[in-house]
Amino acid sequence: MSHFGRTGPPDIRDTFSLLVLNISFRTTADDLFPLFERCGKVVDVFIPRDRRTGDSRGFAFVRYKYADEAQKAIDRLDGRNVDGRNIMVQFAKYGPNAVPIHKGRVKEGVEKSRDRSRSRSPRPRHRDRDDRRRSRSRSRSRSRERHVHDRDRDYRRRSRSRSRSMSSSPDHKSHRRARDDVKRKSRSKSRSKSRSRSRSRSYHSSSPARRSASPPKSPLPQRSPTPEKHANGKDSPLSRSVSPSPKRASSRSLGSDSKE
DNA sequence: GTTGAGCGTT
Repeated sequence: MSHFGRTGPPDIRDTFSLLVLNISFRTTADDLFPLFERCGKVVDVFIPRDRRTGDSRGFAFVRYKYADEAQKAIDRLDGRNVDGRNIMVQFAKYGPNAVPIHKGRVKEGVEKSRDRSRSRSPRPRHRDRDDRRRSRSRSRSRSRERHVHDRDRDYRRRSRSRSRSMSSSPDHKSHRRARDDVKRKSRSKSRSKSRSRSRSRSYHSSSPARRSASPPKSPLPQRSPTPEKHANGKDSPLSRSVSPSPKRASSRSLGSDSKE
């Protein structure tokens, strides 16, 4: 959607897109349009919004009819304070109608041919923006701690965070889960010996923590009716843990039998 | 009510 129509960009034949960063989340296209219109003929103002919430993502695209006017807008509006935040105006690079940039300056005459596809090249990304990125990551980490399953909210940074997302492998989680499972089972078996004491201690210790973590969840009774137990007749996980294979038992009896 | 690096719509 754009500022001028509901059916997408009006005419992107000969337009020069500017990326306006650091705008306030409350700033709308109507706010930016008059501001940028003073620098030249603005064809369209588009503010990408969140798909679900519809909130602004904090940046906008302003399309100019002429490149020189776009350049003028950059010169005049870059760093301008808009709605309490100083915006950053620069040429859009990855848009559908990305303007070719020639050494930081607009390359005029692009309209006559589409050779700009060749001119467009991925510029190096080495910048001193890591500082801000780290800050963002930190703040997000704390957010994720509170809400673990909010992957929907990461929609807008999902594309850039894909590298980090891929780093996390489910194997680790599975392993941890399995280990925890074993531990829990072992503990539950031990509880047979001193049921009251263990239970009492466990109750005191984990009652407050568990309540805050998962109130209505009770994973323990869910694991009790495991088919393995019924099939073997005795605790299979522990048995497996101690003597995984008969060959080992035999080997052990050879050398360590007399000792034990 | 919040956030703050980035690159776009039916």
